[in-house]
Amino acid sequence: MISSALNSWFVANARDLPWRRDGFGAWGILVSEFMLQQTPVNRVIPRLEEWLTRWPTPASLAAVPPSEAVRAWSSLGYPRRALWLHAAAVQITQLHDGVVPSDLNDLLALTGIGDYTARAVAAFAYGHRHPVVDTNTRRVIARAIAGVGEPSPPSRGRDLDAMGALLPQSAQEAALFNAAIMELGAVVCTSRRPHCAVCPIRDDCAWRAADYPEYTGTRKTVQKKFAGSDRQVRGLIMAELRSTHRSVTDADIATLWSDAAQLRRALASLVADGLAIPADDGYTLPT
DNA sequence: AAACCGTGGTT
DNA sequence: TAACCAAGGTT
Repeated sequence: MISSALNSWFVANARDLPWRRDGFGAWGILVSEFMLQQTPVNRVIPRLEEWLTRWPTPASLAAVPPSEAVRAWSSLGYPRRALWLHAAAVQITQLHDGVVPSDLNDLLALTGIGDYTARAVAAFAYGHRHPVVDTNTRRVIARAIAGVGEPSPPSRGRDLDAMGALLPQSAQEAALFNAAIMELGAVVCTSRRPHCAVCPIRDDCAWRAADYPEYTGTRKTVQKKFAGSDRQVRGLIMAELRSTHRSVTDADIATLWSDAAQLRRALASLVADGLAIPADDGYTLPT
């Protein structure tokens, strides 16, 4: 029973993270989950605390223009998430009386919330019994249960079934286990150099039992190079937009990157995303 | 459903 | 140093 072993280990070894504090609240947990989508814990914590001090409720965020959310997002990356979080706050305010919903389908209907985030909020904020599957969970299951070094590409049904099969019956133990297996993947059963010597389930690990076979399945698609990419150029334009409260002119933008065609392409995609708004004299953040 | 979307620390 | 990787979501 890896769930009881992992839960005991987690109770004794969990990192002291803000969203694990007593009474952190559903809104704080929702904000943290948005920020943690592909951004490391250590970079999230300071932005999260600023954010919640300034906007302690969904309604307080919904009351300001999206530009303020994008600015406060700072350099967390993927600024569309700031826009989506603001949109979710508006939806929560208008559709749910300002209360973060606890129902999976209600959560999934919010902008920027997918399977992982909906389940994380329902489980961690409300204690509901749902399998929660993130990249850490998938890696631990691949190793400890399936005996392979890496998870195969994500498959919603398979992943939820695999986690569901391990989930304790009681909602409280289940919520703890969802967090515990993620934590194990984050700090012990890491992607590159797993710390098997200190793993609380090493004696139950199928990968270790098979003497750590090399992964032979489908590799996940490699991330495209960032340097010189459209993503880099978008990032430069966004930093410029965030840096001022007046509009950014074409001349300003031209100084950011030498390839004019790529600059145009990046700017057009930001406009399409609603992150840059054409104005008389240039571009602004969405107000 | 594969590709796209930021940023910065680690190896 | 270049590649890898990070509590995903959307199209």
